Amino acid sequence: MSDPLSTVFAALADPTRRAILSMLLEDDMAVTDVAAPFEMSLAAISKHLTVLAEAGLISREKRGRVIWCKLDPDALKEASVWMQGFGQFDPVDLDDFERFLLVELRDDAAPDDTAEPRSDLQEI
Amino acid sequence: MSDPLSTVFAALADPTRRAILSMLLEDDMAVTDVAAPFEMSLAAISKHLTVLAEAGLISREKRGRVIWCKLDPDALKEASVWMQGFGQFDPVDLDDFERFLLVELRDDAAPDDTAEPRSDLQEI
DNA sequence: TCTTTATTCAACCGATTGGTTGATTGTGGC
DNA sequence: GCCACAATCAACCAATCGGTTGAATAAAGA
Repeated sequence: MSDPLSTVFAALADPTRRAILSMLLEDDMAVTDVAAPFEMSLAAISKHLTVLAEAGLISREKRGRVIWCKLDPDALKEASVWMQGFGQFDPVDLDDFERFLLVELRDDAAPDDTAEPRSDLQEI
Repeated sequence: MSDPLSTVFAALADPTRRAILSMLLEDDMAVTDVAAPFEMSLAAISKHLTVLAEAGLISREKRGRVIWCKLDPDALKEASVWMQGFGQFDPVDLDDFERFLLVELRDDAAPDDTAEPRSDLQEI
């Protein structure tokens, strides 16, 4: 892996991590609070946070005995610029974003996230 | 994995696959021609193309005995919209994109792509 | 028809990923 | 000083990933 862009995309390629980013979009959070809505162990969430931090997507700051996680969206800019070059998309539509955020939170952050087979899309 | 957004991001999280997308940005290409600049085997490139196709990023069409690969940027829109929500980025700067494309092609598509350790970025 | 070319398939491999559990470290409150 | 809590570490696991090689399939050209 190793290059920054790959690291960012790999970090985003996991629904749990994207759900964490969505949560942090609303407010900074302690690790324990980030982990609360998920079914997996705290250690697993801690690992996810490390992945996000290494990608530069979040930063962690220790204050007392709790570590605060905060969104750090600069790393997304590079990746976003890369993507935008491919489809001449319309300027950002915030309503679109809200809709996708809702879909994300419903599909991914929910504990009973069932794996759909995706038998479509295969074109050849 | 399984959800579309994860599939797209995972497909983008590989420098070879991004280099392929960059190549297809200029023109449609046959599989053999896609594979030419890379050092890896044709079978490996074929697998990468399958990953890109399953993510919806490209489509493949058989014409005679050669399979033509063509960029299909719609799948990027969803992911792009998701990303844009995090940093209120400036409207797309095509010059920025050109610059990143060059960096990509130099760093990733080159056969002597050395893995840099990335000892930075770790904040905690 | 025979050969060449284009592409994928199948089996295999080592490395990485995403999770677990249990032990460990560091801090705050009593 | 203790105990409880916050978070990570360490070891382990099964599954997936990114590559290889060699065989198979399919179409074009002589």
